[in-house]
Amino acid sequence: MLTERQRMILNAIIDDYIRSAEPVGSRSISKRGDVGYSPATIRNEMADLEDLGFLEQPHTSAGRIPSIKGYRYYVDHLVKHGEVNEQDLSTIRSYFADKMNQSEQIIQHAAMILSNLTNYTSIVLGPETFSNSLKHFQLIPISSDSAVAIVVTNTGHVENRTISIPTDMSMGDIERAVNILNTKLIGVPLVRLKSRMHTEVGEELGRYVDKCEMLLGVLDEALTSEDENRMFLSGTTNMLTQPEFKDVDKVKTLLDLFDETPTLMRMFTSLPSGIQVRIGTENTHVAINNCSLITASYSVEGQSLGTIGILGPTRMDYGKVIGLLEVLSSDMAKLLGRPK
Amino acid sequence: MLTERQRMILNAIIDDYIRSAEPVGSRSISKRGDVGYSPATIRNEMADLEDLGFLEQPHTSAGRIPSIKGYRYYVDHLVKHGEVNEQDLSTIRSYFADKMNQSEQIIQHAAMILSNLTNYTSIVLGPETFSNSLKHFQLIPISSDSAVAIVVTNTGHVENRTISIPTDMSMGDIERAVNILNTKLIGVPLVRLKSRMHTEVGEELGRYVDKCEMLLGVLDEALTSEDENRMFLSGTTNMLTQPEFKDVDKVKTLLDLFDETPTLMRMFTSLPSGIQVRIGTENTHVAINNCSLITASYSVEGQSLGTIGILGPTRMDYGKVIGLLEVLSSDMAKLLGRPK
DNA sequence: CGTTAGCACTCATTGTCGTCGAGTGCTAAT
DNA sequence: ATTAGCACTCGACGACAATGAGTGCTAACG
Repeated sequence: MLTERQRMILNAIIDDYIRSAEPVGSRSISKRGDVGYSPATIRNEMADLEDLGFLEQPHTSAGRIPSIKGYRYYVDHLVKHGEVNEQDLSTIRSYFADKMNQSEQIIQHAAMILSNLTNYTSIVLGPETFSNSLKHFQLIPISSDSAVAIVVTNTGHVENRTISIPTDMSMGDIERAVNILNTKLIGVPLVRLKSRMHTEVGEELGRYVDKCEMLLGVLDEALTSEDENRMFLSGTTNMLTQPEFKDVDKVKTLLDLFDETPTLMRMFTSLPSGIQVRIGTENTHVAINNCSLITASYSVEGQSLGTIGILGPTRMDYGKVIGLLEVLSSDMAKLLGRPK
Repeated sequence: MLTERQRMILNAIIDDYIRSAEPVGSRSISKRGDVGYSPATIRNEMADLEDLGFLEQPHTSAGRIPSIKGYRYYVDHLVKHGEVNEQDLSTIRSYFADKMNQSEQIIQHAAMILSNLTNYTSIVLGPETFSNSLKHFQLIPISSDSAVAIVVTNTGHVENRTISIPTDMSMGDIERAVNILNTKLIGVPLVRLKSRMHTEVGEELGRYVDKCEMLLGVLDEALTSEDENRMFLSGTTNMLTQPEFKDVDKVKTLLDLFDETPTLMRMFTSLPSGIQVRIGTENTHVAINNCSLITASYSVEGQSLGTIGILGPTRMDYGKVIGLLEVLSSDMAKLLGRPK
């Protein structure tokens, strides 16, 4: 499709543009050591590349900038990824060297590392909890009419809710109810929990205690709402240093998107595993139409554990980011995947 | 100090400026219905007010804008606060009408309400935990070498940590340790907990079980780190709509401040109770030197429960905000103060 | 004597115009 | 096939005048 020389020139242009954020002209490409052609030759090739849709011209007398198609080709065929800086690598390793027991902490750390090393915004999605099962359920009375409900999963995740207890429910009732729930439901996968609760256990529970729907409701809610807390953003303000965001309006729409966790979640769920690159308008959401989103799902033994991603301007350092994501996703798989 | 007419004019100028964000001239003040003087008279008074330090002139041929001193006088003597919109009031009440049991939820809601109603940024600090005491402590084994430690306070607050268990610690050891901790420490105020743990209980525990420092350490950490989660921000991007933040650099320094929870916390702790207004450079932090921070500490029976605050440009609607804070702080005191 | 009309003055803003230069496309020479 | 040369395009930038909102001051007014 493209001649060797065209690929070389396209590569040079995109590299330059990523660094400078300004339209690159034929002369500057010619002056680079690696392309041994005169500006005129480069110009001809550039015109061709523009005809083919790989480059664009902001206005007649300006240099060229890569089009979406150009970036796409660059990412698919040109960029050499995996070239992780030695220093960055040691930063990562030393960060993760600290003993960290909580998966939340690991995820948060990963997000921070990514945004620090790239100066872009990082988004990290923790392990899904579909496969988890109930480990422990407990009610701790706080006062005469309220208690704390605590749910622990087999992965060590804890959710809690404060609930108010109907006045006509005695201490004994509660104890009995909790006992029943524990004996019947421990080990049940969370996805099944809902149905199991209301059929099997609901009946039996109802026989002993009235007004137990509330208990079931709380349990249910605590488990489904958990999703919200799986996502961590870091370096959200890094974007503001990028010249493409010198306009406050763009900044606002982007930051508003960051506040909408559900929308972000949707962008991340059901991504195919491995490294995915979404360039510019390939992203559905308008707020990031001049951004690229690179994601990496990490998994252990075929089971998806989560996703980490970097959001940057379309003009981002694809090679570096992809390399970093590869390293970090495998590291996280190791950290999170080992059975506790 | 100021004549009645000067106060009137100062008031009019600040009102206008708050609305328009642009230097206000003598003509526009004169044309308002409430001041029955000609532009020339207004001009004379304005010159006086400038001499007195209440007004400033961006440049010779522009209108006047309030100085810090001007705002201060306005807030202290001129603004009529407490005029809460009927509609806003019903919004607040309907929001809080939902049964909310978790104090976290209440706090988060309050932050949201505030930022929505004002279009500024709200900062809400939840109840301090100094006065809380330990209600329940529990270890739930997750695997052979790890467990979840759960700490519940008398207010229903839950903290949890995953810890790894030394291999030479048996199930029985753990159970014994937890039992000791529970019998000895329940009801102890959190502030005392640290010392009590290491003296009294540490000895006794050590007699039964080795390697229990780790347990104590976790308990300790879980209780001290709790502070971090007491603060909620809402409407951080609202500031971007303010004309004083059309410069991306200013936006960045502000947003970076928002990410620094500890710094924010420091600004909020040890505030005198009641409504406090910090105008412009009265704030120590440079990032908000062109902002005003209005805070209200709410308390029940003399015991401080927390603080809510609004951060806006110096040119903010003081009357409205102060009114809202008064209503909301008393509402929150009611909600959080009632014993559970 | 307080108030106001009138007027000269200031100065940011806006728009126009010419210059500059980076960059292109095309043609002709190598 | 490559490249040197050249005319052309067009945004960026600075100079400059016009505009107008707003002021300070003085003198007139009730």
